[in-house]
This record gives sequence, C-alpha cells and structure tokens, in this order.
Amino acid sequence: MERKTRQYQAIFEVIAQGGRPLLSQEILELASKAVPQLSLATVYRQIKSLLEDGSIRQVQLPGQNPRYEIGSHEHDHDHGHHHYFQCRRCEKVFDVPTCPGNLDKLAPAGFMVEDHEIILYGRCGECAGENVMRKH
Amino acid sequence: MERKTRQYQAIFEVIAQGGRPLLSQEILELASKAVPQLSLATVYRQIKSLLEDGSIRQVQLPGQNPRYEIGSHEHDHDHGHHHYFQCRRCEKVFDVPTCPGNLDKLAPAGFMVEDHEIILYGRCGECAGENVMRKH
DNA sequence: TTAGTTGCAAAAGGTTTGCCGTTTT
DNA sequence: AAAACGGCAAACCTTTTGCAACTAA
Repeated sequence: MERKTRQYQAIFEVIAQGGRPLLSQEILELASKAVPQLSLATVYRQIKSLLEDGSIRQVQLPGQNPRYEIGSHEHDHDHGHHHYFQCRRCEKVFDVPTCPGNLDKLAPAGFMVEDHEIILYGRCGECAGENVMRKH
Repeated sequence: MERKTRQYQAIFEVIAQGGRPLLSQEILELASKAVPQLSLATVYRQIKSLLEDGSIRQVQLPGQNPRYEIGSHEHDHDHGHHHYFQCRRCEKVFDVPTCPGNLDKLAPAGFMVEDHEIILYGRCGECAGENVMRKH
C-alpha cells in the first residue's frame, strides 16, 4: 500500500489512537465514522500491509480473534517485548509494560527456552468495582 | 454421549495416551487407525462431550487451533493449573508443571489480577540439538 | 493516464449442525 | 424397538482473494 487513501488514513488513525489492541471488527466500526462505505476486506488489506512494514503489531490471545495495536518502534524501546492483560468483564485488552524476566527454569530439563508470552486476566481499573452481571 | 462406541473409545484412548495436547486433526488421524471410517464431525462431537464432563481439557495457544489433552482431575492435584511449552521446530506442545506463582504486581495500578497464562517457546529435548532447517 | 486501491461477492480453513441411516442397549 | 450415535454435506465465522470499478498521483 503506497497511496494515502482516506481508508488508509482512517484505519491507521483508529489503531494509533486506540490506546489498546483492537479487533478488526472494532477497527471497521471506528474507522467507518470517517469513511462510512469502508469494507472489512479493506480493513484486512490495510492491516496486512501495516503489519508488513512494522507500523502495527498483531496481538493474539488464546482462543480469540487477533487484535492490532500501534507497532513497537513507534513508541517502544526494548524490541517491544511486553505482555497483556484482559479484563474479564469488558473484555478489553491492555498492554502490561513490565516483564518478570527469565522463565527458563520452568521448562523441563533438556528444553531450551527462547521466548515466552504472559497473559493476565482479571478486572481492569474501570471494571474493578463493578458488579459481575452488569455490562456497561 | 453415554454409549461406549468404538469411535468414543478410539478417540478417548488417543487423547489419553497422547502425552501432550493434540490437534483435532491429529486425533482424527491417530484414532482412524482403530476406526478407519471415523469422521472429523464425530471427533468434534466427542471432544465436545469429553470437555463437558471434564475428561479432557482444551489447550489454546495464541493464534493456533485448539489442542486437547487428558483432563485435570485425571492426574493433577492443583486444579490443573499449569503452563505450556511449544517447540519452534517440531511445533509440538508440552505441559510445564511448574508455575512462577503470583504475577499480580505486573498489572497496572487499579487492575485486579485473577489468573494468568504463560507460554514458553523454544526447542524441545528432541529438537534442541537439531539444525533449524531440517524437519524430522 | 494508469497503476494502486476499493467494494462486493465468492472462496478458504476450521468448527458446528441438520438430517437420516446405523448401532448400542 | 427405542434412543443414542455416526457419517455426510451444508452452514458458520473469520480471514483471504478475484475482479471490475474507482481514484490518487
């Protein structure tokens, strides 16, 4: 993607301003405010090219559809290594900047650990005081 | 599912003897040795009922198809809480029995951590000495 | 002008389901 | 024989792709 179309600008803007990883559906809905006729196919195509040039990164939680957030070199320093927190009430995903460090000792003997992923689950700041049953 | 059909026995046996979480495709292939005409639909239906009665558990790694392994109460003690290791060469997934414990402090202030998941990536015992390029 | 983009609809890949014939009890 | 189960094909859901129309440069 080399042209700065309205679709491109709307999609990139939404991800950049999102503040947290967004689902492709969310990106479509938010970017549609700026470009009403926007199609999901275009969202996916822009996501693909933004991923390829490193502008955004894909965030995968187990058993869930992929989310996208602004890429590492845009505002990170340590190769972008960090983790995620998902709120069990509002289901939003948030970045967790810290990392406990080496987890090599967890693996069985003879296994060589090269990397790890950590996902925390619980209640985000907004939902921590709220009742379980309500939504919004 | 309340009847002990050949399909049921073959599928359960494969998961129980697998030693590691298996993909539904792998379950189909392995169980087909015992029941050649076995269909994927049956594998999924048995998986569903085995999950419901707790005989097996679902293992989800980010961005990958679900795997299944023998259920917690079958041979665990601590509610089955444990983690996983995936080999980047052979792509098999292995259980990691240990857990670093509380990761509450990683989350942003105001967030309430209830649970966590950890996935390690690297080389399994068999693949640790092997060359990156080869497969098998 | 014209090559890159978009929208639409169809295709793909994995999982689920409806239907109906088969098997277990 | 009745109820449960299995196989096949169609349905689903999310993501990808072919193609003709559109648009940025």
